[in-house]
This record gives sequence, structure tokens and C-alpha cells, in this order.
Amino acid sequence: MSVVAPVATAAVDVACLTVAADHRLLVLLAQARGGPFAGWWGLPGRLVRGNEPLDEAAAAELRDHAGLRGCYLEQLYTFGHPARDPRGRVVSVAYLGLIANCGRHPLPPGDERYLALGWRPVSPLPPLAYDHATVVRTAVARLRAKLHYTNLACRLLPGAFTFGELQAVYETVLGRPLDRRNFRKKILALRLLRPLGRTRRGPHRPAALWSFRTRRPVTVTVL
Amino acid sequence: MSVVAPVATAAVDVACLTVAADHRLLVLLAQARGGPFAGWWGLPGRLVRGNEPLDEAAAAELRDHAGLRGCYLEQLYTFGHPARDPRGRVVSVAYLGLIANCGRHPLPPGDERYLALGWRPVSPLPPLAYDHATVVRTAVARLRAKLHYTNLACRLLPGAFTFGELQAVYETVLGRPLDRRNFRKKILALRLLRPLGRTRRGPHRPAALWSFRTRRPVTVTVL
DNA sequence: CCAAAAGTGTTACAAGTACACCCATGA
DNA sequence: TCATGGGTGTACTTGTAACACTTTTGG
Repeated sequence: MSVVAPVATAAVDVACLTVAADHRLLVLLAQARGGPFAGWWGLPGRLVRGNEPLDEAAAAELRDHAGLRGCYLEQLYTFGHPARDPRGRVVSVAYLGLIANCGRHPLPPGDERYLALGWRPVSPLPPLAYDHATVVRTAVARLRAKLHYTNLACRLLPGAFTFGELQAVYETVLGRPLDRRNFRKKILALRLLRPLGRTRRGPHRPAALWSFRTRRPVTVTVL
Repeated sequence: MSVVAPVATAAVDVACLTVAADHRLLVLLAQARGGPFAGWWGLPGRLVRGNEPLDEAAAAELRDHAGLRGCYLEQLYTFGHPARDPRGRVVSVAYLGLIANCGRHPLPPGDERYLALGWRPVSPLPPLAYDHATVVRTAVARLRAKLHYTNLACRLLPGAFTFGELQAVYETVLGRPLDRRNFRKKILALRLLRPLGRTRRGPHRPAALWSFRTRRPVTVTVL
């Protein structure tokens, strides 16, 4: 039914995070071709269409502009400061995205909406359009908190990984080193992992390979 | 700037919770006077105006229709299923509200928007308009989770209270009994409370009165 | 003196933290 | 043989859970 002028419009923005091979935490940024922040880097996002769920709008942004499919997405927070978009009142539902192996998914060079796409470190974070710096910081805080009591780390790792790789993901996200023995003990106690029985050979002693029992979101701590 | 037809509009809904004197968890409901759910009970809420922050829209709903001022509010989740509002595409930013002593704030009888207002138990929850039953369940889950690691309980209690009253709030929200000695030990260890040095006299042995050191949101557990 | 809520300590167990050495491999 | 990351156990501390009796008051 018709809604008159002074109302707020809904949009989605996606803060898609990944851990790079060099153990840096990266966020997917896009350089706007037009709009009030033309030429600026920001998060992929757009207005929500009249008949699509929010989750699908977020997934479509990643798929259509970054070529990322099957990315984990969860709703992060809704940002609605009246002045956040100079064009008018836009309420943005922000999503946290997680993906493993950003290096495996080469980004397209750009398209009609974005001049370019790129993975950038979350610290230092370059100046971003709108309130997107706040969104990225919120996304990192959420990921950091949920690492402690969920299996979210599985979304930042490939299907088979070593304990060293798993620990590197935790250390990167948490921003501090962890004791190797205690880390292994704690993770094994959570019973989230399954040994694959295979090893990865490399320049050093071979490491056992593991996978997560399930990639469905699991909360570990009991209330 | 101008946004054409097929876009989503933003609204706010508030799930305001309180613990009644009889130790039931209640939610503030409003009976719609018009709209697609005329006559139904649901959460107070409306479309967001073009120049107001989301938080203020939520606070205004409580203030203008229920007479509640200074209620604690935090953003809960954003519900955006395309079919949630039969009139068209409305994305609803839901807020969790908390207030002490619902009995002290008599509700107005109704107004131009609502036929009536009332505090109703969250279980069993009556049939509600839109997806508001989901919103209420999400609000209860959030409150339940945050009781463990924040000082949110202070928003459900008056400025001075006994340990028995504090424990009753925890037991009501968590839905299970707690050991009195362990509860006191744990709460005191969190150092959130300040003894007032006064006691409350009643039909039994007088109980010491306490207050929270701060009502600002505090997270207790360290990462 | 009775009913009802307030107040208090100890013990057992689980979980978390700190910490050092040997192993297997490729270069 | 060396450099590098993989793999393991123990002692200590901290937190959590179970549990019963005495005190104070009003009626």
C-alpha cells in the first residue's frame, strides 16, 4: 500500500571477511562508479528490492559483483543514522560474510556498478564511504566474539586443514598468539573436528589433516 | 535521490520486557486499531520517518503510546521476510526494551493508533500480528543470553533491591531455579553491586538492600 | 513458637593456564 | 646437520556445583 514521502528505505551492505595466506584479516571492498561517493572504496551493497529477502539481497551482491557463491552470511547490525547517506534516508542492514581462501577466487576487474574490487586489510582500514568503517569494525568484533563459542572458524578454512592453519586463523582474528598445546586441547575438547587420517607433506614434518564435523552453525557453550 | 517503486521501507518494532511482581516475564503488547491486523495484538511499532534515528523511533513508540520514558533499548534483529507485511515490503528493525516495575507505570487505555495496551506473559504467548511472535521469542533469547555476561538485570530492577529480588529476576528470565549461596557468591565476584547499608523490613527477617554500581551497559567476561 | 525468608562455608570436580622437550621432514 | 613446524603431558590455579544449618523478624 502506498507510503508517502518522508520514510526510510532499506538497503543491505556486506562486510565479507577472509584470512589471507599471509595471516592478515582482509575485507572485500568495492570502488563505487557513481553516487555520492563515486571513486571511494566501500562495502558492496545496494537498496533492497520489493520482493527479495534481506539474506538473498546480501548474497546476490557478493555473487553478482564479486563472483563469490556459497559464502557464509549472517545478519550483523542495522545502521540507520539519518545522515549516513547524503542522498536521503537509507537504513542499511549490514551482513557479516566469511569465506576461505580468498586467493582461490580471483575477483572480477569491475562492472557497471564498481570501478574495481579488492581484498584490503582491516587494519589499517582505508577511508571508506558512508559509515562503512564502522560496519567493518563491528563485523570484526562479531567474528572475534563468536570464534570463542561457535564453529564459525570453519567458514574461514578449506575442507581440510592442519592444526597449524586452524590456529593461525584464530590468532589472526583474535590478534594475539595462543599456546599451541592448550589450543589443541581446547579445540579437541569441543569435539567439532574430525581427523581425516591423511597428512599434508610440506617442507617440514607432515601435519595431520582435519575437517569440521559440520559446517552448520553450532554454538558450543551451554547456558 | 528519488527512489522508485519496488523498494523496501523501514520500520521499528519494540519488544519491551519486564518481570512482574508474580515472577512472570511479560511483554508489552498493543491492539491495532487499523491496518491489515486491525483488532490483533502485536508489538508497538511504526514506519521510520525520514529524519529520525532508529533508536529514537523505537523510544518514541514507547513514550507516545505507552507513556514509558527512559526505557532501556537495544537493537535486536532486523526482520525482512518479503511477505511479513501484507501491505507491501516493510523491513522491520526490532528493538529489545527492558523496564523495571511494570506495575508502577499504569498504561494508558488506548489512543488513535491502538485500541488498548497491555502487559502479557511471554509464555504462553497469544497469537500476534505480523511475525511478532518470532520477534518476542528472539527478544527473550537475547535477554536470557546476555544475563550471563552483562549487567542487563539492572534494567529489570528498581534502584534498590534485595538479593532475593535479584535472584528472582534471574530465575524468571532463565526459567530455572538457582542455588542461593552460589548465586550470591558469583554475583558478588562480578563486583557489579554496591551495598546500600540499608535494609528492607517486611514480614520476615530484614534483607540488605543493594544497587548496581552503574546502569551503563557492562560486559563482564573478558575475551 | 511458628512460618518464612535471609544469611553463611566447605568440599569435590572441571576447566583453564603456564610451561619444555623430542620428532619428522626437505633442503 | 640444520631449520622449521608438528606433536605431546604435567602441575597449578581458578571457577563451578553440590550441599544444611542458623538467624531474624512478624504474626
